[in-house]
Amino acid sequence: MGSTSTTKRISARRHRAQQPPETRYDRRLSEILGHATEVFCKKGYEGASMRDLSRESGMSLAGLYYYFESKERLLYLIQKHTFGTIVQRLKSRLEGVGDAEQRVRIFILNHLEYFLANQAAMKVLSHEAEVLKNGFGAEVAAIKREYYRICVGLLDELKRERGLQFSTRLAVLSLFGMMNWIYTWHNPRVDADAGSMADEMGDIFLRGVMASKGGREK
Amino acid sequence: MGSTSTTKRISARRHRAQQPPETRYDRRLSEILGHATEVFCKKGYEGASMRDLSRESGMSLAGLYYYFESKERLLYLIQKHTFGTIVQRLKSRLEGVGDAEQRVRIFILNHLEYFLANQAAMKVLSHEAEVLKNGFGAEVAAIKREYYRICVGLLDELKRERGLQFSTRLAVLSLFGMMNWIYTWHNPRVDADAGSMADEMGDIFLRGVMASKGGREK
DNA sequence: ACTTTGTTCGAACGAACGTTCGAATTAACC
DNA sequence: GGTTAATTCGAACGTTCGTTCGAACAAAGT
Repeated sequence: MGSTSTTKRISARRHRAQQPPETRYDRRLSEILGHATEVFCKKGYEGASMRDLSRESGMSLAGLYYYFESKERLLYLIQKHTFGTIVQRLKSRLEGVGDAEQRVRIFILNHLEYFLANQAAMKVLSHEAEVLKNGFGAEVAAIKREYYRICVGLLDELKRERGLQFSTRLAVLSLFGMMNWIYTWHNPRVDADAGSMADEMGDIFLRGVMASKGGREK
Repeated sequence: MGSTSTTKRISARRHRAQQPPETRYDRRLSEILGHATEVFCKKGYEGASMRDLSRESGMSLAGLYYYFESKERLLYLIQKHTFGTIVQRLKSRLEGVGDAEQRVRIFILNHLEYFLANQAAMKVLSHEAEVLKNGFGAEVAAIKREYYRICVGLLDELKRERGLQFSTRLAVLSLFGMMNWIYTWHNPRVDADAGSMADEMGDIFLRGVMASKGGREK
């Protein structure tokens, strides 16, 4: 059980050089990915059947397999692209900003903006985080670890700069919880936009964490 | 399509009077519920098959249907019991405590203690919150709404007593996020016990929320 | 002992699952 | 227009799904 076979017909895969040529194949693939994201979001990965995906994307059941070799790889493509994009945007936004508090606020804003602009994809990323196995799972887990470590770095920076004392691990994971839980309750007709929510969550979290001068650690 | 039929053979249901007689039937049922909770936790509701549950609980596939009429009702029983218990414990712990901050801290401690002592059940409650439909879903949703409203009440109390200004809705849902996200990362060999975690999360959240004297609302 | 009721099971049901195959269709190039 | 390669599809594969049925076994009441 390796990565052999089924690559016969899929020799059409592009080797995206510097500028992606944006072929017909690539365009169609990301259309399908978009539809699949909606279905996974609504019914869950296990609950969504390949026939559901076929119906939603308007392509025949067999036709889908021209673009990916398995349902699992499809979820992998969605998660990898989503997570990769959010990390890449974060890095570019952090460039040139020195103030520690401001950098944490940028982290929160970047997360929430992308989360609310791509709710379906982010729910699939959060909610189906455990279903990918072996190679697929390991690759997504690596991006997640990088993202986590960036946030740890930002908070350690803040701690040192202001002489604070708190458990970085618990603070980071609490912050992720606040932000990622949104997919269970956010209603665009009731709740504010990403900017305001980032401000408010940033206030709660940062005031909470910065009011810990010299107190107990651990 | 309502709740007719399939109640022929299940006339064995007990009408739990004041003191539950704890019959053989009840005992066996909650054993099965326990095993099912573990399987749902590990593989997800959709990913777990009735044959998985049969294997884990040591009972034949057909035998399971003597205790519940469908897989969906099984999930309902788990969620209802778990959520009902946590609400009931919370109410009893809040009795006789007047200080607003202390009441919020009790809420957090109660949640985390139950969460860590019943991780599998709480993960099934959190992670499979959307799969129950119609009647089953509505009943669990009602308990959830009650639990949510209790927390809103506690925070409004705190706001009034200390003249604070923040969005109660966002604060409550952020707190739930911090707490419920735990099932994705908690490792008993690395992380502290429920008491310490409740203290730390309570510090972050309460300091954050209480540092908002007279500021902007909304 | 017999009857009754409660509990368990093997075997099967039809439906739905993910995936494959070979042929048909469409687009690209000469 | 004819040849080649890329794309799509209907039909089926074998497996697993949730659920049911009737018979078998165990316990309780007489």
